[in-house]
Amino acid sequence: MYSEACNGWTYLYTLPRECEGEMIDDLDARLIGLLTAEPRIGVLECSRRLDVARGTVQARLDRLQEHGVIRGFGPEVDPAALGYQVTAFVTLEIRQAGGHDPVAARLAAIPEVIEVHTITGGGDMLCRIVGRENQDLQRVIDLVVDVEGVQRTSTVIALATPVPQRTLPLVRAAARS
Amino acid sequence: MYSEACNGWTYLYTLPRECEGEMIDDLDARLIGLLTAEPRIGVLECSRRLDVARGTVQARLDRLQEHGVIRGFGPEVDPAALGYQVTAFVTLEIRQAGGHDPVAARLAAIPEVIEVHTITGGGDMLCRIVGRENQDLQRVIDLVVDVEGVQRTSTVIALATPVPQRTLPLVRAAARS
DNA sequence: GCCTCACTGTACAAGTTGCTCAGTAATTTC
DNA sequence: GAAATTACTGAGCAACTTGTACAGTGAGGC
Repeated sequence: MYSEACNGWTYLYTLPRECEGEMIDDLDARLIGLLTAEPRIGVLECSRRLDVARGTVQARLDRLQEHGVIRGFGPEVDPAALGYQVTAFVTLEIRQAGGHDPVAARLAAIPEVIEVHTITGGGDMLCRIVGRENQDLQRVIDLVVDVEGVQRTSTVIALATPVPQRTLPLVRAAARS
Repeated sequence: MYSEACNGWTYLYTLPRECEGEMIDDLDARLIGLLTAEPRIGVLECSRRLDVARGTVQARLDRLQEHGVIRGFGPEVDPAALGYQVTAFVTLEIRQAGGHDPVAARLAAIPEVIEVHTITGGGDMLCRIVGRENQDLQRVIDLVVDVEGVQRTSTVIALATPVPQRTLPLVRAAARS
């Protein structure tokens, strides 16, 4: 195990066994880190900050995107800023007959359903949903419950988010491979 | 209720009651949609596509960022492409004494812990974690279980993701306010 | 020793950005 | 009803960035 301090957190790195995914080196990780911190800087500025040639940054970026490591640079929208201030996770049990797909399609029709997974264990599906406030969340849950094929649901509300979604530590960990 | 077809999905819109969050209009929604579809196009190209003046796009973008609706344009990293192909959700029960924060800080030290929420209901916290394969996931779960203050965990593995994280439908819904 | 590969540094045309300014149309305020 | 406010348009301009190409360098594999 290996530890490193960064941004006020201390990261524990466990050295990975082998390389199943894309090979990432330190420069890639620094590039991703830089773009995460200051997304709107261009290729030229990156090359200056990382102290490499512009072509190198361009090539790395192209490769990372081509290999799917960087999926894109889309705008990150904050549902809370749009007025959807409550997040919840709903576990669904669905009817055996019919399977997951029709249910998933109907869930996808609800804008407040932000993410759907099929899962192992007691439930069959896990959704992340948002609502304007607790009462509005009830409306959304009702929409989910009413989806054809859904038999039972159980909801937990997210009260706080001490670690918002992040991938940077993972990138750094992968770069140590 | 109102429905609309887009990208192969049909969205059900429920007309929202009031406006708690930021006011978003149709142009904002189209701008966000455009940038989501083709993130690397510039302001000028946006203005051409949306058929408005460049200054307008610039002003809208500034406003959306200032108000936090658009959090940023960071690179979206795909853990799977880095070799972390398994995602799981871990529900934690933690010791009463000490509270959530120290546990959250220790969880944040594990790179494979991608997201942490405190929650209502049976558990106390919900984490999203990733691992290279199922066996590697066990390693990560063990790291989580070993966190001081964690008493019990229960894990569900994500088998498939019929609806990957998305906010576009929400943006469109909010634009109808 | 030779080949391949990734990186460097340079160059140039074409395009984009940041900024400013004057004009217009719709809405609010007094 | 007049004045003020706000958001948008369209134009201009200097500074900068991008896409692309090309020759040179150094490291590693065979």
